[in-house]
Amino acid sequence: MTIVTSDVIILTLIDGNLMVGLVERDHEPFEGRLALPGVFIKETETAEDAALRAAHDKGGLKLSHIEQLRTFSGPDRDPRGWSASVAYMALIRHSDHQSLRRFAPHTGEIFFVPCSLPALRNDLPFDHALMVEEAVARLRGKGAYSTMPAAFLPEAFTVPEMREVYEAVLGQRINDSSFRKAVARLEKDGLISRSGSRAPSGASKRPASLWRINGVSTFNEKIG
Amino acid sequence: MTIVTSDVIILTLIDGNLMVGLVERDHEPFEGRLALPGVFIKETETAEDAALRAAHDKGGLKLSHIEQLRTFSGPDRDPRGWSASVAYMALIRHSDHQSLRRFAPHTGEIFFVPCSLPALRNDLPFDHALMVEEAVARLRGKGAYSTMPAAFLPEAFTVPEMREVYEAVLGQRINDSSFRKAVARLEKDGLISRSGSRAPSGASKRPASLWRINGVSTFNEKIG
DNA sequence: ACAATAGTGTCTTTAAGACATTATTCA
DNA sequence: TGAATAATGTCTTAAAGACACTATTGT
Repeated sequence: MTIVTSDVIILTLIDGNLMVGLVERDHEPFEGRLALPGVFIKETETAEDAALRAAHDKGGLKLSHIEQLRTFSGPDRDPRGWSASVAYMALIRHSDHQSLRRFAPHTGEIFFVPCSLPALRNDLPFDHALMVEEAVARLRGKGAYSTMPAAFLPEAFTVPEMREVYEAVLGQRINDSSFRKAVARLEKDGLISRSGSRAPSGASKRPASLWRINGVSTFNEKIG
Repeated sequence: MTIVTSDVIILTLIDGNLMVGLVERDHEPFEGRLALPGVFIKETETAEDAALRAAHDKGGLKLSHIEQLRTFSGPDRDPRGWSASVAYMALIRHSDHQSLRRFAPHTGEIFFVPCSLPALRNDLPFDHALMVEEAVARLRGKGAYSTMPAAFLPEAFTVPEMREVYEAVLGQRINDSSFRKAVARLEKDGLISRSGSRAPSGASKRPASLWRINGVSTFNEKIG
């Protein structure tokens, strides 16, 4: 028996913590356990189609952009026999979570748990813990050299907000001055632009300028 | 019918030209045509095992390191029906080609053709042309930031030889002075080391110092 | 005025690129 | 000695990091 599935690692940032979306499995093996959303690939679709379907049907999320992570395969990863899973990763804004869910209110619920939770390592079925680990590693790897982490930001955002996201993704403090210089370079290159308006002074004091991203891109210089 | 295979993109550098290894297909579809070495994945092995087996059984090459590129899947890529191919890439020294082949002299022959050959685009079956394109893109992408291209170099090599390899991989001239500074940094970080001896003055004049790589690695600074 | 965060300017260090200069061999 | 390539040194520019300083709001 050959089993070919797509699993999707949906990452989001909640209060500076990197979270991964899990759903309750509705059939054996591991029925009732939390796992990455996944489906069997149909003979009429691509692995990517299947990953989008998994996110929609199991997690209730309508994803727009996903990226293939890698394929995990072998005779031992599924108790039913040889299997292959094409793993995809997606980044979503947590604020969009609610509105995205409205597209598919009939589906199961998706739970976001911290990627760093030690229990994940033991509690996730199959090799899902490894998948999460590799997805986070790729995000961190691309973090310093692309606007990829900006996928976590709302449409309009401030420089301090953007820096917080990068700090959370990279897991380290970023020099504020260097970061602003990088932002200035991004603006010069047309990768981001000022949004004109200003943010309501949230918790405290001076309001910050608003910015927006002009498409996800990779660049040469390190950001932060 | 579900078809799950592994294909391997074997790249090498011959006289400054990036080449890809092709073999003659021994069964339908596309029997007798040149294509990437590939096999059906057995129920006892992983996709990576299968890729190594493809390189050995079809191409006569005993590869040590391969890297997963990505999985290509869908109902339309194989005339027999839905299929998935887990694609792997490998870099070999052309000088090793002969000795590697001695391990499996009974197998079919592997032919190396230039990656840039326009005919590849039309002549390769399935989506193999796309696979080659993506493999070359990844090599170029990693080229400036890792010792990956050094896989094309012999055990001991000179700085000018190393620079030529990087120039061929990146497809552009590299500033000699900057490159040597990068080499000095690599030495300081223990990623490469002087080999003591000196190269026989090949075609002409002053001999160069020999160097060796201490494992493939990724680094922060741009090389070249 | 003061607190608090947003944002700018300056200095040092490091690396890339351009280019002149020196070093070592062969013919 | 001259030709040819290997290797080093110097100068400029740009970016990262550290840190002092100014700007703009609410209270």
